This record gives sequence, structure tokens and C-alpha cells, in this order.
Amino acid sequence: MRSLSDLIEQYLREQLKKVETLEIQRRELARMFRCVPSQINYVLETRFTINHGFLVQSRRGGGGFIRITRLNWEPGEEFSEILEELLEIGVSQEEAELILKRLIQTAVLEYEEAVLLNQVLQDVLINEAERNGLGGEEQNQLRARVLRALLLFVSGRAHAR
Amino acid sequence: MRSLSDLIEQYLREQLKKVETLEIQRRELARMFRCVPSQINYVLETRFTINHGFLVQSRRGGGGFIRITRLNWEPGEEFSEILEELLEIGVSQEEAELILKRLIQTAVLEYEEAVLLNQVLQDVLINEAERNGLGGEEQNQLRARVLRALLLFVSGRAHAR
DNA sequence: GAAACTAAGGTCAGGAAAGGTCAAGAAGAG
DNA sequence: CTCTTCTTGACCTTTCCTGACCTTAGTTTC
Repeated sequence: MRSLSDLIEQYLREQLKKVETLEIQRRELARMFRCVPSQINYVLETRFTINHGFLVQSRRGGGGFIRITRLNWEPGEEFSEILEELLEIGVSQEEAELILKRLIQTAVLEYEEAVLLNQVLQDVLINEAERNGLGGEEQNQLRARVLRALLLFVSGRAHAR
Repeated sequence: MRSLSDLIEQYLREQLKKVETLEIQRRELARMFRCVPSQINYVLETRFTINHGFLVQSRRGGGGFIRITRLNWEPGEEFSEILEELLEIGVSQEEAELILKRLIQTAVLEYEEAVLLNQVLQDVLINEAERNGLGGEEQNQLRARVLRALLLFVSGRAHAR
């Protein structure tokens, strides 16, 4: 017999087949499944993580909501693997900006956050490149490492918001 | 269901797509959305800050208004290269004030504008330093970035005049 | 020209409406 | 029986909205 968590997961996945981004109210969903609200958190934490290919964001207070976004990574590929890939191939400044733009479009980042991240990225690169005289390829490697760190940070923070 | 604040934000952003500077009356806007005037302040304070890329000014009394300016973060031309240098070295509070003074002397800025920019600069620093516990060097870096953004905005506007 | 009036916008604290966290017990799996 | 997963409830934090009261800037009156 399937658990309640399984049923909730199934329901949410069903919805997420139709749309890329789903906005729900924790209260509402809990009422639908006649469970305690924190049960919803449990489902999200165990079944809709970044490694499952989802991004969960939320807002408290009046009119609060939980937003689940289905990330369109290649099937089977995990977020962390994508980041590892970045490391191997390196990231040019243009590619980095493309990645950030995409993250804005998918509402992972606010515009001003992306601007700030990009600036941080450039700062680090300028500093390091000058100090250690990095070649183009080495710069791309460094950029990949920094971008990866930033994105891991952002994805970790996403659920808390 | 979206909150009233979201709707007001949406409306203002819509308007600000068409124009760079928007002048509204708090009363009027509050009447449109059938809310208390201070609700407007709440929206401005939480969604139209410097970090969101907006500058909000206002005047009280008869014929009072609220002016929202969309900051142009797009990098400019040569002027920006000078500003990029700021990024590398960081800017202390004293240096920032010196820079602003020089800009007044060279008639790039009005005195009141410089005072305003300085205030904005300090606001941002106080906020960020408190929230993230920045060290002295990090503060200088952040100050450089913010000052750069502010000056880019001002210089962009100067061209328009 | 100063005082009183009027017409704005600003501040702040409190309550309500969400969602988050955590620990403990229950239920399943092996 | 033991280990993991699930479920619940008490308590916490954040966000939103309102209303009472304050400040500022024109306008009118004397």
C-alpha cells in the first residue's frame, strides 16, 4: 500500500507534466490530502530536490505560496553532474552570462541577483587573472569553479526562501 | 492567489516598461487598488529598492508625488572603463565621498544629487554589512560596485539631457 | 509676511495569514 | 527486532495589510 507521501508526489508530478511551473498553497494541498501542512514539506524535501530535477521556492505570509519548477535538464542527468561537466569544459564569460540569463527566465534568480553574481564572477576573474597571470583556458576553468560554487549556493538557498 | 502587493508591483513594473521615470500620487494609486496609502510604501520598500534596480524619490505636501526611476544597469562606453577600475581596487567610504566631490566640481553632479547618492551608498552598505557580516575589504568591493552602478545611472541620464 | 489651513507623503506598531523547523512517535521493510 | 521512512503537532519566522499619528509643502487669511 502506497504511503500518503507517494500519493502527494504522484499528484504533484501529474500536475507538473502539464506545466513547467506549479504554484500551490501548502494549506490548500494539505487540506486536499487531509494531512498536516508540514507533511507537504516532507514530500518536497524527499522527492522534489534539485537532484530530482525540481526547484522549489516559497514565500511566507499572506498570499504565500510554494512554487515547484520542473528543470529541463537532460533526462537522467543530475544537477550535480551538470555542474561537474561545467568543470571539465570550462565556461567562457559569454556562456556564464547565458547561464545566468536562463536562470532569470526560469525565475531561479532575480535580475539584480544575477547582476550581482555576474559582477562577483567578473571581480574574481579580474583579480585572479591579474595576480596569477592566467591564460584563457585557465580563466574558463576558474570561472566554472566559481560559477559552480555560486549556483550550488543559490540552489541550496532556494528552498529556504 | 497573489497578494495585493504583487498586483501593485505588477502594475508599476508594467508602467515602468514604457517609461524610465514614473510619477504617481500615493493617494491615487491607493484608491485604484482600494487599499490604505501606506500599502504603497510597503510595496515600494519591498519591491522597488536600489537592489531591485529602481530609485524612489518623493515629495510631500500639496502637489506631492512619488517618482520611481528605473535604473539603467547596462554598461556604458568609455566612462564605464574608468568605473571598472574602481571595481579592482575597491572604494572606501572616504574615497567614495572624494569621488562624489570631484564630480560636483566638474559639474557632473548637482550637490543635492551627490548627497542623495552618498546616502544611498551608505544605506546599501549598512544593510549588506549587517546582513552578511562583510569584512572591510569586502565592503570596499561592494561599495565600488554600487557606486559604479549609481554613476552609470547618472552618466546615462546625463547623455539624455 | 506670519499664522492657520489644507493636501499631500512618511513612520511605526500590531494583528493576521501564510510557510518553516524540529523532535517524537507510528508504521513498514528486511 | 532493528532500521528507515512516514506522520503529526507544537512552536517559530516571514510577509502582508491596516490604521493611528507625524512631517512637509503649498495656499489662504489677516
